Amino acid sequence: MTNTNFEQGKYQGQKGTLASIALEANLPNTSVLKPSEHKYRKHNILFHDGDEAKYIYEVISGTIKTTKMLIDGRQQIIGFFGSGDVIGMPFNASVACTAEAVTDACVLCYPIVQVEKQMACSATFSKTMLKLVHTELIERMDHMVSLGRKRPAERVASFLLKCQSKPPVGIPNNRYVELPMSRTDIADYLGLTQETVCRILSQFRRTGLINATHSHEVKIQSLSSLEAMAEISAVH
Amino acid sequence: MTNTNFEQGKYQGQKGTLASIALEANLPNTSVLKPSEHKYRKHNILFHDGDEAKYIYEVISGTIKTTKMLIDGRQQIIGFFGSGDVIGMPFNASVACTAEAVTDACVLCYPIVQVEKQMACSATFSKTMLKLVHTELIERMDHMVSLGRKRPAERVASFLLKCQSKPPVGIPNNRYVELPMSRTDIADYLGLTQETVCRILSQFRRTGLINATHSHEVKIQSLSSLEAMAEISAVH
DNA sequence: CGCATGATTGAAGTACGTCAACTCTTGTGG
DNA sequence: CCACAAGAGTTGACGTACTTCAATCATGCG
Repeated sequence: MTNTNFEQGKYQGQKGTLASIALEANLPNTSVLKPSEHKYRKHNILFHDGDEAKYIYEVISGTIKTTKMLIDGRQQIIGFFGSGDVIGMPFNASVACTAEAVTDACVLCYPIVQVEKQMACSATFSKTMLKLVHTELIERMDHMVSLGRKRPAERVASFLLKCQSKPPVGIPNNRYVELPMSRTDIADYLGLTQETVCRILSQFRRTGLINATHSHEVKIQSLSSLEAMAEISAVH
Repeated sequence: MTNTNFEQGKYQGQKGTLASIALEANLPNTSVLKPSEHKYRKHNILFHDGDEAKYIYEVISGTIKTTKMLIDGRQQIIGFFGSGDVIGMPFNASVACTAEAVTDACVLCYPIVQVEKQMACSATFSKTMLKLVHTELIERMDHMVSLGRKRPAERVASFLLKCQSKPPVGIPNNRYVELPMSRTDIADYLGLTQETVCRILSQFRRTGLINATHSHEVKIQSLSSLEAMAEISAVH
């Protein structure tokens, strides 16, 4: 685990980082939030299920996955986290899942004690943290609908749309969807097997819903068909 | 929707309610948290997916379920909430699921603006709210493992154990598990059909894992076998 | 007491998983 | 630069675990 010192201002100035939000709170001791920058290689572990919670992680680049595993090795991927996403929570003795780098990644690590101090003295910052967990919770709700009630093709379609809705910075609503993770990872996220994921992607290709560029990127050809396939939740 | 006025002190004195936690924060304006008591009959709706968020709900008695529905009617139950549980979040324009009474229920309704005010002036209270969402998130993670990676019998076993871990007040680690919801509700929670849930419960009965008292209560005969069946998550 | 709703059990079909073969990448070292 | 190996992706054949459809049995409320 490489630990390079955080360069003051390099990321703190970036809109949206926890440190920048703390700054906006305009408190005398906002300087309390001093994250360090860590780089992880593909397959490196950030923390294990059950570990003592020490840091809040903010992803700068690359993709991180959080997972839970059964005693016989079956794995469920809880979430994928990309640039701007935050992993981990204060006020908990231990973490409830494992976090692993899907690609080479760079993250900011905020010592949890600092985050807790910041929350104690800034209501704005507390609100930010609450919104972060809540956003995550809402995402997991949709994920649960996929896992529990959608057919495999609907799950894959929903997944592609979810990946598309988080486009690379600067290219909103891009039709090119990046899939940095392996087919097995997609399967472990969707509660399927890699073979099923493969077959469904091939079927989407054959029926013209998507176009294959290479195995880690697809182009959406018919957004409306894909949305219909995804069986979006009904709102009363 | 019946709205009886909240009797000062009737629930605020109870350990663990949001109002009592606010009181413990010892702030001049804790009186800002004035919940009203509502009673819902079985099948009554507390709020719909997409509704404007107006209240935080704290369950006093009965059971509430939160659900998400697909356009063709398939339903996923996100969670069951009993006495002491809190539903809903501040700082969000709208709610992300539907809440419905599974049994006749009594809940305290805290106007969201009051909760937000309370958070703004009490770091302790903010911390409580954050912990509440985070606890919910962790529960959903386990739920996702069930939905995505467990076989039906393992899901039902996990569900029985989860229900047992929240025993009626005063009887900790009770072997009698209350199941206030219908078989269909259990199925919608576990991503199965009601028939499958039925068959598995019958099978558990035949193999002596549980004993049927009546359809809404079971007695756990072999806790260890049930735990083995549930395939508890592996912690590194 | 009777009807409506929920729970249970049975029979049959199929969608997805399992097993297996093969192909396409990617990266490393000669 | 090419050869090779190891891993990831793809496709096929087959079996089965769960769903679907259907009938019967309990339960509870008017």
